[in-house]
Amino acid sequence: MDIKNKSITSREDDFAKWYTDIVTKAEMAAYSKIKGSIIIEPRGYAVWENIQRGLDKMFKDTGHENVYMPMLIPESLLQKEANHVEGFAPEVAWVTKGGNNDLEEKLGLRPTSEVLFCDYYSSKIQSYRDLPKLYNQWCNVFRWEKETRPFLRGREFLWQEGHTVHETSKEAEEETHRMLNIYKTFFEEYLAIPVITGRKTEKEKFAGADYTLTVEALMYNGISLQSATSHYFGQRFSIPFDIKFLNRNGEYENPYQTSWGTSTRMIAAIIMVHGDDNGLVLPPRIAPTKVVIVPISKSEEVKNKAYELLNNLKDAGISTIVDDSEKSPGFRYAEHEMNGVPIRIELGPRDLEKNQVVLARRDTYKKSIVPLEANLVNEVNTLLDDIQKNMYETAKARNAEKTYECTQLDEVAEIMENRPGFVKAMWCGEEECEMKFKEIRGTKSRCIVDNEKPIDDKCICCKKEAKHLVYWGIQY
RNA sequence: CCGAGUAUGGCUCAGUUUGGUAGAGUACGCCGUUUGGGGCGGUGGGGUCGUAGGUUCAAAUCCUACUACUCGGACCA
Repeated sequence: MDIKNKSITSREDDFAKWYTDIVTKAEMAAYSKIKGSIIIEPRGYAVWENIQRGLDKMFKDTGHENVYMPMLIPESLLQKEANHVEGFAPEVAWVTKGGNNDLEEKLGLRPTSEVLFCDYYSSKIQSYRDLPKLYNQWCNVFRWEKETRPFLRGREFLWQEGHTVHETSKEAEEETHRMLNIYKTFFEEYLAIPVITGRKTEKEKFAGADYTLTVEALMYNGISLQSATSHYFGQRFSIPFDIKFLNRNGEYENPYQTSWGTSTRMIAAIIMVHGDDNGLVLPPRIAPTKVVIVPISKSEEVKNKAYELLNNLKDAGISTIVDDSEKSPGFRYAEHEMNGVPIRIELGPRDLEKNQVVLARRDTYKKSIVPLEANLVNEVNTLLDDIQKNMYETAKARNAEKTYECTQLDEVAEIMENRPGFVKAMWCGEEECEMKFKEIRGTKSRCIVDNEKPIDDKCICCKKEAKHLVYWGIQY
């Protein structure tokens, strides 16, 4: 199908430009006067709301409650956990004045809220009966990033952060894994984005964590994106923050904690995994508008039919709009394709004559004809499910193509140069060997995966005994 | 943060070399016509030339600083 494209750069020619073109042309976000703080426009925000709705339900179903913490953190509080400060200090923005007066203690804009939660928990938790605490908050955070791109890396962005406190390490570790799996499920079932999950290396883990579990996704261009993380803290925060409880043996003990989060970066992932040269492609399950009806004619008959179909679909809970604007049909097709609407229903005089409508799907551009006497709601629902599934399968097949098993370090250089993706390789666990990868176009360990079968018994780098199977890639 | 580039109407860009009264296409408004993949004709409105300084009789054009974006590199819990 020959589709004219006046507006956006091809993703093959210039992926970075293509990405920002979609963000702005599909009106997901606009630039603001503040570097790194974007204006999330209605379409982008509606996607975020659907993401929130989906995830929030999964959190609530597993016993979590939402809370809200302050945006400002006193400097002294931020400094309580050494590794944590070291990790975040370089990118904290500070409030130093109230009106015209200097503040006695400067206040950091939260880059993440561990210390706020910990401070709160220290005053709230006294007995094992107070545990577990399973809290989450939806909020914005600030990190003074040097390089920013809409949704992908901002100085201000929206996210959720879960912070839980448990009686035992076992319980806390189970929580860490439970939340990782919730993210995995959400990415695969709602966003149609296949992911790999595993553990970060010591070097890459969250500042202050015992260990970090991660959800990694591969973008269309083979660059990987850290899309969600789940951290096990052990007692690393509860000790310095003096959170303690009287345990079942009548002794004071520091509890075990976790934190987990994901952000508006998911929207970047949706764009970079599913988008094409005609714009955004939204997975049906999170698309704010699932169906657009385009009447091809201003005749009353066609128009009435369009609105009749609209009502049928809306009554069935399918978010639908009619676009009866003056634009030519081709213009309207292109516009809704840019915006990523999963299904377009074309309806013209010719269809009315034949007593049918045309369903065009966004993911493959294939059109199908549905007789008017058929159950349109069923047809649409079936098609939405199929699109959702197909988008996932397409992304999964591409990932498979871009995932390479390597046993020699020099193969990695060729791959990252010519056809970047995930390299699966064995690693001895030494940082020295981990660093060798960095010399190859900044390739980094993305995650350690324990549940796949080893591909070699020697480290790809030093040839000593291999301990871990690791996915390596170039990261955003 | 380092190197290179870009910034002119909503968007894409010409004009900058060689200083001399702001241009086009597209989009937008209105009228008409049309409608099965970004239609056609007419007409109208819209720009402190990224921001702030400087040089000059005169600056979109030359100089300086800053900001934003793009590419490459460094960094990225």
